[in-house]
Amino acid sequence: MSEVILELPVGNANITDLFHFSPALVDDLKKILASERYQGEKGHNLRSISARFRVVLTACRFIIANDTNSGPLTQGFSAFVKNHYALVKSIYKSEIRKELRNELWYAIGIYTGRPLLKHDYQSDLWAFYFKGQDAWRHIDSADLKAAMPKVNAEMTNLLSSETELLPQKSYSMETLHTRFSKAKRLLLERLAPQFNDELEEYGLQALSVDNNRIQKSLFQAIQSDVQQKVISLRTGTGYFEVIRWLMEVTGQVVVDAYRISMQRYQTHAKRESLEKTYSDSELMELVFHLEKAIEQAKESKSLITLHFAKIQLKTCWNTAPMCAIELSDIKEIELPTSKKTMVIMLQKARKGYDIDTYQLDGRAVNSVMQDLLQVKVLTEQYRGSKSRFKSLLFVYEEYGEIGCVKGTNVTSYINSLLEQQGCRVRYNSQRIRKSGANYIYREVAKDLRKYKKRMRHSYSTFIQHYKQVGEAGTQTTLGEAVQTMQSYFTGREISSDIIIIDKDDDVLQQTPTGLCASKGNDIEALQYHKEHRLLHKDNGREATWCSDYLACIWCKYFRTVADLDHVWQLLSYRDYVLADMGASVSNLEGNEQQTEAIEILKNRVNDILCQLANRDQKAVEQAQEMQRNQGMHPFWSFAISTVTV
DNA sequence: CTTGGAATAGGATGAGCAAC
DNA sequence: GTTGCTCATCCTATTCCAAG
Repeated sequence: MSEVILELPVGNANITDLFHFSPALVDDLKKILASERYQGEKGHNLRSISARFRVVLTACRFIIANDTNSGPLTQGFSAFVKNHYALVKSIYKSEIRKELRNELWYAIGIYTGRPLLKHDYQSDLWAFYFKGQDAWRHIDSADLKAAMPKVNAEMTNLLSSETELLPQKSYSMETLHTRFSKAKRLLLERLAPQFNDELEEYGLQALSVDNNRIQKSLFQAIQSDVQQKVISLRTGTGYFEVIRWLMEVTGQVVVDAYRISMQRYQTHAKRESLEKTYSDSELMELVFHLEKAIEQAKESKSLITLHFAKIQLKTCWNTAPMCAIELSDIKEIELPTSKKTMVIMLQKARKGYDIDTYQLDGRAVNSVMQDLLQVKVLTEQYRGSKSRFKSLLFVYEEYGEIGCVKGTNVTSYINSLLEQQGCRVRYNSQRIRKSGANYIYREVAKDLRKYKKRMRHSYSTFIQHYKQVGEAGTQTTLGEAVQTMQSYFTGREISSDIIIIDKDDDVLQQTPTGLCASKGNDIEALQYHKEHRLLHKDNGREATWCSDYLACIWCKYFRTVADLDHVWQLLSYRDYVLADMGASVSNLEGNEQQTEAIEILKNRVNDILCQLANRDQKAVEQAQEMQRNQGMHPFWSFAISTVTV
């Protein structure tokens, strides 16, 4: 009799014995071998994958030899799934080695066209289906069944009714999963030891029997544990919530007793949450290594994930909704400022799944917009029409397959990437302060680009140079102008006079806020040049006029005109430039002075506007109208257009 | 057999609302 | 404006398991 040989991607397999057992089985095996998985089409290693197919063959042989129920296998693979997976269940209980079994499960999944699910073969599993991720999660209730069979059956029924009614309820599968896992723990750890008899007699209704004796006792025990700090208050309130839900869905009355207070905890939590935010220097280190890692990233998975971290660091968006950003969530809209901008719509996984448009300050909008667009461009190539992730923003290619950034492991992955860079600060989205960290990001990233060659150096080398950069490069961008604000106030004469002239004077120097009467050789101009000698040397530019436009309004040479155009300039200065500066000041770590300076400037503009209004009310009104319709005065565009990172 | 990514258990959390 | 409380997940350390 001739031998039957199966050709694998690497090597052959003699399957004469299997062929003698059942030609139908061999046919099915051939079909499975032809599948993508076993042809290594997804970038799998061919040698490994061939070895894995041999494992399937071994598994079949083991079953034929050892399983008394293997008879139907002569009909082929369909025997595995017949009678509600009877054979699969039997194999699961058998002595078969795990490696064999797991590979066989894969093969069966390929044969049936859908993966074999845990609850298909393992008994006493509560199964939860998460539609968004197309994934199942399980809770093993075998231990509960052993302790309290009746209650376990009741809970199992409750799961099917709750699952069925879920679309009408205000909570999600995630919540249901949490509730069942907590309920199980309560039943097993707190009720089974003490009240086993009652529960087995009455089922869950036992909770309210005898004037709610068991329910009260349960509440009391949890309250006591919280007070003794055996469990945290959060855990305790979590348990309370689950008991209330359980009473509700089983048609019982909730007893309002043994409450636990939140107050003491909250003051503590508030203090702790402050301590838990990154300091500026920690953030700088993170950003440095993040940028460096992006620079060096070779694979799309790490690159896309690092961009994810970059955006999260800037915005402080939550991980889960960020993973769920779809291309269609990014909208381009027209703003009244006549500039196009973007709005990100994220479905927050909170009550009612409301759509939130995320609020970003003026500065962050621009730079985050750029980042999102960049990711969109980077991932364009992976959006083949086949992938079910094709509409998501954060997708990448791995082993020839399209994957998406997943909230469950993205943090640890980012951390491992940063650690490779030698970053000593752990990445943790919860430590980013509420407002996001865009301002730090800008500062560091900008200098990284300027000094790219330093990328090869260590963080400590960078930080030394970074300090020098901060001193030399003043005034090149608006954000840094904030720093010179203070020296401005001490370095020159401040005038409280507001001089308004009636007609535009073409002898005077034009500035974005108005006019300058300086001749270019007074102390104000000298002071400016002293401060910015380095800058001018770099630019190779010979400047005669003072260019400290942000400070104009305090200068004794400042002049403004009571007409539409000049008022518009002032309004723009107040509503765009100052607001922009305000947004870039970090509100921790001794930046109060900067905030104060901005506030003073803003008030100064308001004073000037008042005086202008006294002279020409109409001009002020028209200018306000102008700003509403056209946005910022074009003179200021130099300041705003430089802010994008 | 070793390694590293994925699943899970268990604890943590911030927003929002109502009563004061 | 403050306090008390609930809702609806979110985060992470540990365990599990697949790939090579």
